Amino acid sequence: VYNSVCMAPNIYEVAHAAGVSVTTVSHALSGRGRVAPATRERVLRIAEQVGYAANPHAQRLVSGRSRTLAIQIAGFGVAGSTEFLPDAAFFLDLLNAASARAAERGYELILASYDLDPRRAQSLAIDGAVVVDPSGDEVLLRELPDRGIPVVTTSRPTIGSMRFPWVDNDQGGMAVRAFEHFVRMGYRRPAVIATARRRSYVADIIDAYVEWSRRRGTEPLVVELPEPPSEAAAGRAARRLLALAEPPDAFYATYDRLALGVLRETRRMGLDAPRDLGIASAVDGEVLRWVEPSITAADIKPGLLGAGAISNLVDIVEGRPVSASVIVPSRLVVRGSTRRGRDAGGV
Amino acid sequence: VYNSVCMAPNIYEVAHAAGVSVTTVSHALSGRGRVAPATRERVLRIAEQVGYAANPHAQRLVSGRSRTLAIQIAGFGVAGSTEFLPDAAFFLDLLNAASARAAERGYELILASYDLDPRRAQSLAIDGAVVVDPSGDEVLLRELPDRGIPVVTTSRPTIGSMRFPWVDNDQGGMAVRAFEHFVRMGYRRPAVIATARRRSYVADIIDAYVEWSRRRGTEPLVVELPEPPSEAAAGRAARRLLALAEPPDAFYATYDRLALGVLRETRRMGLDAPRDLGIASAVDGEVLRWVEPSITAADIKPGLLGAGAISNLVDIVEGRPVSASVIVPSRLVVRGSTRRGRDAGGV
DNA sequence: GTGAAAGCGCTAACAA
DNA sequence: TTGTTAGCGCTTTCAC
Repeated sequence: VYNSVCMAPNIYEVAHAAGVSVTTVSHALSGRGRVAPATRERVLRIAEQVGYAANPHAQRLVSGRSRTLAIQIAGFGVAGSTEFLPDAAFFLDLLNAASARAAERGYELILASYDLDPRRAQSLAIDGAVVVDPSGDEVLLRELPDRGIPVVTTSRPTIGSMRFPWVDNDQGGMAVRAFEHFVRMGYRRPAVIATARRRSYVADIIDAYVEWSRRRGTEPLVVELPEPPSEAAAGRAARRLLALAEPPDAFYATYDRLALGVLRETRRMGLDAPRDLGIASAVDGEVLRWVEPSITAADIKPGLLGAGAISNLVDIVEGRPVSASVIVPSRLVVRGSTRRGRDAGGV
Repeated sequence: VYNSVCMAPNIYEVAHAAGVSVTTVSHALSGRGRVAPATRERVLRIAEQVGYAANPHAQRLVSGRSRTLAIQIAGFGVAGSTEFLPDAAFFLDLLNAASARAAERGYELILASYDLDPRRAQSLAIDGAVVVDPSGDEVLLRELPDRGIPVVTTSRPTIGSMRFPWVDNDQGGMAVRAFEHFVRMGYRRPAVIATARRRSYVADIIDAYVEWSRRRGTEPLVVELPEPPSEAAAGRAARRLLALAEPPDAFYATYDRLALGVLRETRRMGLDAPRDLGIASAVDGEVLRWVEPSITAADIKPGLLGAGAISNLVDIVEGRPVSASVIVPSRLVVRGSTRRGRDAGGV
């Protein structure tokens, strides 16, 4: 029953060395059963001495839990995909906060690659998963519910009928706030430059924009860029819109790179932001603070999204009641690209 | 022996339903033993039908491996640490490539938080770990070798005596190339603005700089900023150096934010880069491409570092021979902040 | 307060 | 080709 030397010691060896049963060792180390203080002391000392550490695999087999969660981010972990990753700071923030929150709650975090195949999804030793910005056809979304493993999403899947608890910003409301900011600054006609509606936050923005335009009685101007989106494509879209009979004089882009593309291309056309047109982004990013002019953007608090999703997931895993949906606050950060007129001094 | 309904089916239920033994099921599914084609077919069908998926915990207990690796990044996964994280794009790139490579090799990747405590380090169910830019006193570096779990580092630990296989850039060589670039551009006296020597790459840069200065017969000018470093601190350091009797006319910063700090502060002093002084960074970052002037930097290929570290680790885990150290190529990207004189047109 | 023994679900050596 | 069975290392029920 006892191991020989040289391998990592198991609980039997500790029990043997301490002259007690494995039950006692288990209880002494976990603090769960009743053990005489003196005995516990001795067991702890011996365990320390022989460098005992419980085999995590055995513990997991018996408990059925791994205290491990997975997090999956669109486009992440796919060879050669770096350039398709949207704003780096956003995801790093989200990931960092998720990782910190998981650690706080006593869970490990697995970075699931986005092209995970079904077999690997099945062999994932996890208690739950967060899927960031799902489209809806992710393998995890299909496989995990079958195994009884809870999933929480950040924003909502747009295709498929499964419903998961989610945490999200109010991107529609934020878009409207941005449009109203445009109007306050004297712009008359904002357009939207978007990625595919596959991401729910994009759909939210477009829907809010169409509704807002309807209320004002103006024709909505939306460009949905084909995948993968690029700065250049955003620039071309802006150029096309500006060639219209009734061109827009402001652009709301669904993420930072697109806003950047618009800025570059319009500048190339000899237009000046904020004077000739306004530019804002639905997702903030470091570059937006550094370009000239700096670009107005929504701070959607990626850290709150990441930490919130993990918290909710842990609550579900541990059987606590949670609300199925959580809205995380966000804030419009007004910068140079939309600051003009009498308010030019600052907001 | 058989489960009742409602739980995830186990191998016994599949065996029962297929009218075979668990061995046969195991063999049929893993493709390891000898099974009659007809039998295998039937087992596979039944397994599919009842939605069987092997319990990963049990497989890991028996195999002793988890096909899971951990990766730890300085400052990552610690609550409220976001602002201390160096250049986002660098780490996201590294992480993305590491994740992709791990997936390719059939391993999962755990994001270990930087403040992991010893107990949790012991209960990590991993076959190996990558520690990015270790100082040397990381818990993983102490705990894992005791458990016989291999560790690979990205750059080398500076404190402690343990040696791990590593992958790294030649930061010293790159620094010298940058200094020579400065000289070619007509700058006479580069200074170094550095973070703490605790990171080996910083030490490499400083050592290379001191040696290079010695060879030229000039006095080295190095500022090691206290932790945590900041743009402001870098700016103040630059100001101090410029007040010397023999001030520097170029700055090599150990990462992007510091270079940015120098740029901002010197501009505030009325100095112009590249005209009055040169600025370069040892680590590239998105903002460096966007500021005016854009800042010269070393592209240290974070993706190659991440993927290389994972590859090496997997080779070690699986018992293949590896070289203990790998140097990853890097490249100086010359931008506006150092482009002057007759070469002003480009490099 | 302590210990014997029955699993957790799987793999693989060995037998048939 | 297929089945029996002994572990992997731990937790936990139930006697003592």
